[in-house]
Amino acid sequence: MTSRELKNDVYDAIAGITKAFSNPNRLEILDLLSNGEKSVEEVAAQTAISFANASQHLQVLKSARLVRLRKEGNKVIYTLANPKVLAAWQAMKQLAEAVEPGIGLTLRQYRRARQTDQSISLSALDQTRYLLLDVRPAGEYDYGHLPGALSIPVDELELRLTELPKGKTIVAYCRGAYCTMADAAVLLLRAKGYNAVRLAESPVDSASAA
Amino acid sequence: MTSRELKNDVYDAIAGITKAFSNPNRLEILDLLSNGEKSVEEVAAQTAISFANASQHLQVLKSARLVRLRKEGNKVIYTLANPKVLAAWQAMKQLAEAVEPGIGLTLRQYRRARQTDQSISLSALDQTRYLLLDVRPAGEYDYGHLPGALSIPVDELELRLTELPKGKTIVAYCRGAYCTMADAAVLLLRAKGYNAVRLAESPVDSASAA
DNA sequence: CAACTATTCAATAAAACAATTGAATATGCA
DNA sequence: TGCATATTCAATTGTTTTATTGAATAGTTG
Repeated sequence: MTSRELKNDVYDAIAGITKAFSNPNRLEILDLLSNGEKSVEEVAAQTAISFANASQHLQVLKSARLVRLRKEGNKVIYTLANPKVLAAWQAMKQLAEAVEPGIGLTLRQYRRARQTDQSISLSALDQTRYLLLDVRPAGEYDYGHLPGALSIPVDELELRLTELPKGKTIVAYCRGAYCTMADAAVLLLRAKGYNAVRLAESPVDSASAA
Repeated sequence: MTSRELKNDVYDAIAGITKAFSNPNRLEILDLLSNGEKSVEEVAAQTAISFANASQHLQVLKSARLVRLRKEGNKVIYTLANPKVLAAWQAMKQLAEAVEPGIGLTLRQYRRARQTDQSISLSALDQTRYLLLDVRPAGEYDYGHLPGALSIPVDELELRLTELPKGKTIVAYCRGAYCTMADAAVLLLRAKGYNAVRLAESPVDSASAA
């Protein structure tokens, strides 16, 4: 094997992996799976991707070995295959936000319009004054959550308000900066008379050790 | 803007960046630029990419804002735009090597065939017994090199053997694991009667702080 | 200003990718 | 066994990406 053949082989192989990251739908799927394993149906339901197309994208991720699958009954459950997938995906997000300021602008604009742009950092959280609330689906909370967080999925929030202490500010978090469940939760809570803000971080941020 | 519109905008924008990583030629260009700025001509010469095609790929990288350009005379010099580019690219390489064992196998096979698979780590380097040799082009050495390294580009090595101390083992390094200049140097040095091995690391490894 | 060098641009053709549709398969349950 | 559910497969179409070629442009040098 010549030096050129070596390089071609190696860069082709790496591009085989990076190509799996080159589609916006697959990136959204990676963000979903970062929060917990999901069936094809769940992936399709939580994104704007059709069922068959979601299956195709998951297969692309699978042949790049970024995800693994497990059969459970007649369902197929997909999981991230390796913590390095998360690490690489986060590095890409950080790079993208650094070189493309439009991303941050879009996010801020969305939140300013809803007055959910205020957020509080985990390090500033004082348990006596704040309640940390995980508004993701229960399965994602079970898969991994921030210490001390209470789980009430945003869909159930209105019916379960009694579980919240009246005196504290509610600090809601969800799947991360591109997820709007915490925004929805904050808006609902404020409409019901609570003080509520978003959390600056998300559980995925802390799960990225290689 | 709806939640779905927000997500579409954000993931589309990120995919705009990740797409720039999805071509093997561009990955090789990123590895080249990680070692120092280069003109289009240099990029084309050091890869198997035609001149016009190299220019096109550099423009793709530029519109993704991964590289910057500077005009110097009638040359156009390209540089990595941001240290996060390096960080993301390294995360991708690490991921690819983790999920695709064929990459490591190919590299080991190439080096075993040449008996250059032996390498020594920077931390094990003792100055009294080893000489650290940077065999990359001089411009790349100037751009950044490991402390204490001597610069002799592999092309000039045969003519400059007198600069090497006879008693020490020569530890050669180049652009990284996918670069074969250090292998070539080790082979040449051994043929000339020196003890020589590759260094396990490369300068790029240490330059990846965000 | 003419010749030269370095680069970009534009047009093309082949290949790869993406989303849709409907059929096929596999598993579970009545 | 038959029906329902969950998923994959296969075929199709439109779009995007890629490498090649040759022309056009910009800066340099004599």
